[in-house]
Amino acid sequence: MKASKGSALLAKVKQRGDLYAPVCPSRGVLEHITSRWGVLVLIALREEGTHRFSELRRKVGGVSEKMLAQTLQALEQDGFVLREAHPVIPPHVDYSLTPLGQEVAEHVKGLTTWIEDNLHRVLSARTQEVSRKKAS
Amino acid sequence: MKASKGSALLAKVKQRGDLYAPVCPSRGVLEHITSRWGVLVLIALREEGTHRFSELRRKVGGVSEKMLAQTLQALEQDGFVLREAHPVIPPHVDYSLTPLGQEVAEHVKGLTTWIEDNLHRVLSARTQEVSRKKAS
DNA sequence: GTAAGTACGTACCTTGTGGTAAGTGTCAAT
DNA sequence: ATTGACACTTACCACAAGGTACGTACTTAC
Repeated sequence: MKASKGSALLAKVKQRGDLYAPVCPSRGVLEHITSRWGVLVLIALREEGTHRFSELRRKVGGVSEKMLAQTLQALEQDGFVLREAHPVIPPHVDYSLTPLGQEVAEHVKGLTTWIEDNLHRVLSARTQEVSRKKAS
Repeated sequence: MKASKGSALLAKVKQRGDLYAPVCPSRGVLEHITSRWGVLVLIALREEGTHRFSELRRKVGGVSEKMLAQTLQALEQDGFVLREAHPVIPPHVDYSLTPLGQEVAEHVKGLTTWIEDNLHRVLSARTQEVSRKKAS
């Protein structure tokens, strides 16, 4: 029974990921999604309609062209983003979420909305922390 | 007192964060939560009961002592994590989620569970992407 | 004729992230 | 007597993330 330890582990992983395990590929997926710009790109793409490259760049404040391209490519590889390039002479590329991407984006949106709504609570917690440290 | 300058900025932000704005403090909060180890620490702390430092280190595979301490401190400053140090001679520190932390952790847990459950879909999307590139 | 927009790719360089290794001080166990 | 556990802290160092700047190829607008 304990002969096929390795293959059992592999089969296990194919069914479900385990983020606590350092070698599990789910770690990479998580990092693509929760990367500095990944989160923001996902919630930007969640807004209705298709999106152009430079439109996204304007929307996501502070992202460089290089980083936006890199982030979009990573999300595309993981099957979250659909890239449609129209071979016209002023280049035209449309980005949108795949069904898979829409599912993740929902979760991400839930998190980001919570942060935006509860920012004041976090900020007041921070200032209290500072005064607590001053007292000690 | 130059207090007026700070409070004006603070008042603006006190209503709601805007993650699309590069200077908004919500960006920092997001990065603490979605940092490499932040996500994993949050879902580990979400499991019932209090948690010890080295217990967390064992649970979150691959994290170094330095990074775990750093991550916990950031989450503590933001008011997500409660640190209770008992001044006994073999040091004893309990970590747990604050009510604020429990709220974020719920969202984070939703995301991570989705990733673990749907890892196979992402993985198959990746391999399809590879074969698509080979064809071109 | 010069500039700007489109969607990137590439080279270069700085900053930051994060890992390793060692130190701290006390106690329990071998 | 030495080792290990506890919960860190500090110093050091390597690599990668990410920013800047420029190039591409073509078109429209000024």
